[in-house]
Amino acid sequence: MMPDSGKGGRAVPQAPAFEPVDRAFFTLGTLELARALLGLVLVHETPEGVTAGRIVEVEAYRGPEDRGAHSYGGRRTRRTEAMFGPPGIAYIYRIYGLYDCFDVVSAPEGKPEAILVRALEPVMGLDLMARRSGLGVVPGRPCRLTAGPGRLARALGITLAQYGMPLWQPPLYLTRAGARAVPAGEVARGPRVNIPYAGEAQAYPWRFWIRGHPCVSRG
DNA sequence: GAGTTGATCACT
DNA sequence: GTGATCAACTCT
Repeated sequence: MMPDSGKGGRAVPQAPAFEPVDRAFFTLGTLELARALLGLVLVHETPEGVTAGRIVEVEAYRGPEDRGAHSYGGRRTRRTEAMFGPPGIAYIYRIYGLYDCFDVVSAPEGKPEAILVRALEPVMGLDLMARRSGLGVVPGRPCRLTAGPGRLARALGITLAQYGMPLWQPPLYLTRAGARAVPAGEVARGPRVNIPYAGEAQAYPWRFWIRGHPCVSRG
């Protein structure tokens, strides 16, 4: 599982458009990592072009004890397999038969925790985002492209094809380039969205967002 | 408030 | 194998 990513014999490693975060970044622990993701930029490089957005809203899902998590009760299936993998890979799932949602796996291998990225502020490739979203032009409110987990995946061209990919190297990765540090006072925290079946877990304050940011999907 | 379809689960 | 139920959402 440990790609020896150094100079090795990898074919034509095209230089990334931005410098990715270090792999060690993903070992912070789920809640710490969730906060730390705010303000970072998610980049996807594809043959069609580069799209990127600043993370403004996330939710943490924490393994066997969390009734809101797909991995509740330790459920390990083909769909949830990536959640059990090493921190820093992508967990992607299809929801309602329509939309793909993107998560960052956030706990040591074997511990199924992940962070759902719920909203971005578009920073690069807005035309391409609009095209992917079926819009002719970039809307007056660009947040419309990336406010909501299904929307941002669509805008960045993230699908199940990226399932399990490492997020510390191209084509899909996080970077601090162009990221703005988010002061602690701007980080808001509250219950997660749309998990009515989760019992008590519904109330856990594991949603983090940048207070007042226009691209946050709610509130 | 309806749509849409893969995953999952309880059954043969 | 089959069929029923459900879902970390989006748009009207």
